[in-house]
Amino acid sequence: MENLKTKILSYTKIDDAVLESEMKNYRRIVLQKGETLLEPGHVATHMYYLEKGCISYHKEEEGEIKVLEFYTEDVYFTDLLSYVNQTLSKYYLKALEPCVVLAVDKKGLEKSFSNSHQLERFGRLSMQEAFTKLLSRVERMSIRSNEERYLRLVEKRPDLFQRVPNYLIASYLGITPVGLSKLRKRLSKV
Amino acid sequence: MENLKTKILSYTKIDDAVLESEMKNYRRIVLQKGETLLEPGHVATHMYYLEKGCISYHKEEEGEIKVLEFYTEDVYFTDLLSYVNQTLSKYYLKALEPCVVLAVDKKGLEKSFSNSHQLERFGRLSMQEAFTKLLSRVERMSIRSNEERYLRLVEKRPDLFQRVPNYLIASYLGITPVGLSKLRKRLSKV
DNA sequence: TCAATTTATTAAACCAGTTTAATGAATTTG
DNA sequence: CAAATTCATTAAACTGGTTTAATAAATTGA
Repeated sequence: MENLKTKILSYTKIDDAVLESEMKNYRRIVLQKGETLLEPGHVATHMYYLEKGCISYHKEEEGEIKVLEFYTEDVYFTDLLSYVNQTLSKYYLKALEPCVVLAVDKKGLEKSFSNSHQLERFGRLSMQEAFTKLLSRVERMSIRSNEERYLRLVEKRPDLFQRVPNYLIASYLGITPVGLSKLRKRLSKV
Repeated sequence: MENLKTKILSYTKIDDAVLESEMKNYRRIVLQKGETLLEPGHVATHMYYLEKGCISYHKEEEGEIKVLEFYTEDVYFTDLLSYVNQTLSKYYLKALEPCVVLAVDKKGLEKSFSNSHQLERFGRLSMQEAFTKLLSRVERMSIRSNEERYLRLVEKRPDLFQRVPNYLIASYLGITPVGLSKLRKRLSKV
């Protein structure tokens, strides 16, 4: 749990006793490649922390996969759309590799936030960070060209190209595998 | 300040005394059409609540306007990318109409969050709501076609088409005014 | 290890958007 | 109110993507 503790403490100071007791709310889940944490029609009851591996957050429509996000080591994730209001999810959370995940149940987390101002603050600050990251993503999506977004992904998350199949990366970039292939060819020619 | 108080209380219970005292941190700003709250190169020092009017959150690159968001009545807004780390903004926050805004300074807000667990909780929950709204936006941007996104905007925010010039809406949708014009023509013909 | 399956590339026809430029409509301002 | 400016539409040529289909390469598994 050391990485998780370090992560939490990176947001705000938390008393040792509080943090240790908070750790008891998390349980470890091991996933094989292809296993899911969440499927459409189910409710996201947990918040997750990814200790090891790679998880896709995606939708499947008419046989087509639409990737919204790839999660890799040391991030919190869940389908927040379902988690917040406990509504049925439309998404998958699926292991793209063997994964180790720490899961904390929504009720437990809410109780922690109520009981501890420090943890509530951690909750606010981590949500704020998630928001600003997503905002940067929206900026890229609305302002940058496919080419710029591809090049940025190569730069910022080169590991993804090793661990994730190409057609999922294409989906994440909002183009088809054919389009991605053409884009790459065009780039390599210049 | 009634709308703002109602807004805050919609997230979580807050003691009257705490809320009343919190209101003292806000000051009212009146903007004429075209005036800005923030310009590139400046730091976002305040969080804002929009009492009345319409604000664009946009960037200007090579003479081109790229709209990231339109804010209308009863929402919180700022350039969170600049606000969080107090870095220089790359964006404008500009009044598209005469506006009335309530401004609270970052230091004051942070102090409120530190002093009151209730307000900290409000901070977390409003940030969470902002995140889930933005996530829905990312979903639409990455999954839906221009046509679908246009039709959804017409349905969900019809007021924007009355109060905002067309070319800004085109920019928000990620297309050119020419493209929007063609899209509309195509739709009207079916 | 070899067969089956999945994934990546290429080609060709197509299309929804772009750019540039011109015109017309609407809004702003002296 | 007229003149100036800004904004919206249209046309024409172009382009970066799409779709479909075929082939090649890589991965999986019996």
